[in-house]
Amino acid sequence: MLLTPFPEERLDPRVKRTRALIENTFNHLLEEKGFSAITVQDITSHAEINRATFYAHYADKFALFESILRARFRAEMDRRTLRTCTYDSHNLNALMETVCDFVALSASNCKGNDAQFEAIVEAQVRQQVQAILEHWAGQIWPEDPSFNKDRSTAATWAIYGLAQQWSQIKPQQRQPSSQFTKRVLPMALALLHAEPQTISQVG
Amino acid sequence: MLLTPFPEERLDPRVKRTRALIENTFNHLLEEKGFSAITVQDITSHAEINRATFYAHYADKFALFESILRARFRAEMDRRTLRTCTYDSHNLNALMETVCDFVALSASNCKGNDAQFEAIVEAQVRQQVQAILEHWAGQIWPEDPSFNKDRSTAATWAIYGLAQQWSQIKPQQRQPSSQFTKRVLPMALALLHAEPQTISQVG
DNA sequence: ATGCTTATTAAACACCTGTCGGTTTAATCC
DNA sequence: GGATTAAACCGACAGGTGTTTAATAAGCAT
Repeated sequence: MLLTPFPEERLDPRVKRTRALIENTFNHLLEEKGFSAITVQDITSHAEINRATFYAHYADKFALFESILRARFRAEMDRRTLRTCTYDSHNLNALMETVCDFVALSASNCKGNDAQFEAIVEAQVRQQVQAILEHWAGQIWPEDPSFNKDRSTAATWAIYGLAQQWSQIKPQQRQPSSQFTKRVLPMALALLHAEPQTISQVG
Repeated sequence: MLLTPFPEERLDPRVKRTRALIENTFNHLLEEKGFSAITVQDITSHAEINRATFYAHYADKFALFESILRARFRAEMDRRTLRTCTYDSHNLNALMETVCDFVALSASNCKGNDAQFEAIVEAQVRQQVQAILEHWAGQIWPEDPSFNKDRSTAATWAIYGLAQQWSQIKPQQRQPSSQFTKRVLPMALALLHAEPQTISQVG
């Protein structure tokens, strides 16, 4: 299984309550003041939770945000693909659109263009995309796994970079993500299907 | 001029001294304990500088590190290319090798795989590479500047991603950067020379 | 219901951050 | 060389961090 959305462990209801409280408060504060302005103090006082309790669940506010992003992105991919773990051109298209929309949505929640914030979003999304593309590359090229890593890495970074660039254009001025994806998807495709020598050398 | 290596402003010798003291101490501490373990306290006490003086020169330790990285990378590119601002296949090769070696060297200074550290290196290097590739794309495709942005963005991210992936292989197990670059450079080339429609569609 | 376990709380801890007002010291300009 | 400008120092500040200890309370068995 590629993605394990819900471990669905039976958790102590206190733990469930506390985590939900923390995450909801965090999401609320994120829209209100942006990531860098949020302190653990903020979260715990608004959630009416002891500060030590926060640290019993998350190492710091970064770990909290990462966990939230991971869950959000997985849910979004599951919503947009039939079977995320099966490669076909429709799913690759869906992947890229998902990344575009996800990054754009995140950026809109980000007051003051916070570099920390963007780095965390990037790292999490890239990690998810890389896992999916490595899986897909294994289906396309069942042999020569070493170059599969290069293919999926190049495709992952190119896709994320393009999505991020697109997301930074003002919403009124940019074309919809579906159209943008259609325009640049050939690049990702070329990378995912690339062979070391067969790409034409251009001087 | 693409890169402005040395503004060579005439600086107050005190400023020069203080900045050199801070940067040298930082570099020393970086090798010793890694980025995340360094505090501004550390830097100023080892440099025998008042803490307030630090903040007169850099907003925080992140800004300091960014400034050091920027200077280092530019110096390295200038060392490895004849004219950085002119595109040819040799310079593209040199660019990729530079990124590989630069990231690998940085990573070796990174105790305990610090995510913050890596994010800063990535952001700085990507920014430099993007500027160079946009410039080069403008030379290759003097018309249709809008797709030039897509080309250079995709190439930048793919190059950085590949370099970063390579740099994380143990030095004994990976091939030298020159060989790795030779192997994956076609991918970067394809992106930089891509046209929206002409890349073959694969199902 | 009664114990056992585990989450949450409360209060304190040492430490770091970024900033400020006032002083001292070094560079620069005539 | 003496006046002027600006960098560097000093001490203090209000805040936040992450950790610890002991006490309390909630969940979960038998």
